Amino acid sequence: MPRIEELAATGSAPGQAEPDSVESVLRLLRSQGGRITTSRRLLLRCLFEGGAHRTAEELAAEVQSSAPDVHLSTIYRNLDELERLGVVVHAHLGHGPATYHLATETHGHLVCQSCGAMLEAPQDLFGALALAAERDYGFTIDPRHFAVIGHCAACVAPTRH
Amino acid sequence: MPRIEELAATGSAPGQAEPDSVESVLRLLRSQGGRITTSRRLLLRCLFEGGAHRTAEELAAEVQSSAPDVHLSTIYRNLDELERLGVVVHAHLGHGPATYHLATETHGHLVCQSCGAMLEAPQDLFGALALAAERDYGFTIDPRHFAVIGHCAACVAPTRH
DNA sequence: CACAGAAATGCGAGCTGGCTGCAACAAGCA
DNA sequence: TGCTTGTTGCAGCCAGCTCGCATTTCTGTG
Repeated sequence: MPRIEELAATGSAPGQAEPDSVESVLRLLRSQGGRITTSRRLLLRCLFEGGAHRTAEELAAEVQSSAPDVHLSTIYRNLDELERLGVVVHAHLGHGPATYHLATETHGHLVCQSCGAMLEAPQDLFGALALAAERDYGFTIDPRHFAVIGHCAACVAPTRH
Repeated sequence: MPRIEELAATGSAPGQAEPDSVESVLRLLRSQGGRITTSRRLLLRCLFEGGAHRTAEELAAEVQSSAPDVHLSTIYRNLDELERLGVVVHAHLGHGPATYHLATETHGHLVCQSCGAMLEAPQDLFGALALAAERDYGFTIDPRHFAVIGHCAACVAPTRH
């Protein structure tokens, strides 16, 4: 699979420890006893290159365009592993499949339940809620995991749902 | 099924239009072309009597303790119908099944992703977020549909996920 | 009270999203 | 080069939910 070399060639400067590039994540993975494989490199490549909010199935399709033999279950297992390492997080933006993105993308999501539109919201939109939850309940929120459902400007509250 | 009569006997004063009792919801249902059936009455009974946050499966089990033949798919269909009427809403409190409760219960949910503890939060905890989302995005939030994930006081942020 | 038309139900099959056990394979060290 | 052990492909499984269809039940009408 010559494509791997091609992909690896664009890895950024060596020596970094933060998981901010494909190669640095691979190093992190290896430092934990993991191994560097084709499917992992390709998956990370997709995650670093493409946008956020892609489902496991979409990521699998992308990976498979380079390496058709990579199985969906491998994608799931690798996403799990990357999540354990803190490199990737998944979010639920609605009733469908989960979406995955790099943990460095820290925005939350507003999803319109009428038209399905999705807005990315900077994490500080949730600042007041975070403070109130902490103050009233000692609860530290992670506003990224589940989308906040509602109605976008265009569909403003036609029903209660 | 004599039990129906028994259940019907506790229906509250006649003539009300708001769906605030089993019988008033049944009237609403019938005014929309729906029909009053045993399973619907029992299901509503469970919803009005028991606490919130019950799954379709749990509600089915309760209904089946009175009427063993009521099928799970009937529960789902009736919950859908009640949701269309605005009587019931469902919420996702985690990765498991959805939970159903009366639309009159307006609290949101804080779920700890370490220990799974669930806190009910009054809707006004989300007041600031609601204002900010409206102001910045013209987005009207419904904070009840998806739980806000995080870490409760006891589990305070031992890991990132 | 019986009847007809329509709505609801029971049942089983099917679907989506995701996970698992296992044998074969391959990464990386010696 | 060979060994150890992590990883993969595959197939099958599981939960949660939905659907099609024949049968039953509700309810207004005659």
